[in-house]
Amino acid sequence: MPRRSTDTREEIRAVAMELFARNGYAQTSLRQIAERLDITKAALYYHFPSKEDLLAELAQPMVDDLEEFLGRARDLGPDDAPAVLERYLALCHRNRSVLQGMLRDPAALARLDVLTALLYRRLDVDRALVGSDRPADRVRAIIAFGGLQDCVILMGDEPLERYGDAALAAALRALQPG
Amino acid sequence: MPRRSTDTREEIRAVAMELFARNGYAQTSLRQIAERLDITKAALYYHFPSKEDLLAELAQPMVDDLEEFLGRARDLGPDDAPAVLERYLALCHRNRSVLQGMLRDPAALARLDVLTALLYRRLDVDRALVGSDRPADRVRAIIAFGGLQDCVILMGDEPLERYGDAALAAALRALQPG
DNA sequence: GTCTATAGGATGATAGAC
DNA sequence: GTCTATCATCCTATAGAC
Repeated sequence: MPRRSTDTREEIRAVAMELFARNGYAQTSLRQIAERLDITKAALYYHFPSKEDLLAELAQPMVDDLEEFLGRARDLGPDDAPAVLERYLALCHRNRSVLQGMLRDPAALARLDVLTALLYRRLDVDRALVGSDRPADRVRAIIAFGGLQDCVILMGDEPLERYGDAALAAALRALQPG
Repeated sequence: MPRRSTDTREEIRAVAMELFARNGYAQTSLRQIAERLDITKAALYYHFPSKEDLLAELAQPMVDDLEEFLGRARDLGPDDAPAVLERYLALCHRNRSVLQGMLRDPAALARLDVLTALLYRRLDVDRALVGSDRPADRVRAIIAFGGLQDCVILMGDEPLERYGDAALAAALRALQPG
């Protein structure tokens, strides 16, 4: 019999996102996803050609988001730090599910060539903000950007208003030369 | 024939540590480990009763280290921040292989109950340092501690002297109330 | 201490009926 | 769109020979 819902495809996306984010890509089997939706694995393959395609589709919004962020962020200096940090925090919060999945299983997302390439390009932004490649300078950017990322991940679905300003202020302090 | 090395057990530990750190626990099979050492999977089972036991043994030094860190860190206030951050950075650096493995596959290490319990207790240290549980205060500790952790992970085997002081200074600035 | 051989199960993916 | 049935491949782990 046909299923009660008209939008199975959307349900698959939602369940997969939740399980990938919670348990990691490799640790999540298609059987688990199918069971949660009360359909068979074979049904999944009607909607998505492969497990990796499913992942790629879930990660696409963040890819686009990063793409735009990096496009804007070229050719900027230390003066732009507050605005850049704020945009990065917002980006992380919008894409927090993908981010949690990445934390749970970076190896999986690393195989998505697009995303890997983008994350490498974030290092260019680091350099632009601290104006150097030396480890002693890079750490300031790592703590600022990485710290914001960690906040989003650890705060879960807490509203951004509840901690965003404090996090930005702390990240900005970390970024300032000592 | 007996193998060229007398200390296969130690070699297994080393190879496993490297592969777990690089590819994650679940993504690393015993076959991969065995092939690298040119022995069979069965030989691994002579030295370690199970894959999980192997993991537990590798994580033990960090468990002990964290145990001691948390023991010392109870009942301290914001004044102790510089010393606590420094000890935390050193701890992360000593155990950077385990830390990288944890990043690659937190789900695996989460099954080691000991380690999970300890990581939860780090939240107590957070509270002690910022003196509050409110999200707007917690983020300062998250950025400071998390940022230091991120530095160690991203710097790989770079000597600590090359970036440690700068990282500590930045983390300390992030921790100060706003 | 290390081997061969294999049990027993899960996984991603496909073919073809309805 | 969803199913049953099945495939090839991988996994952890064990038994027993040498």
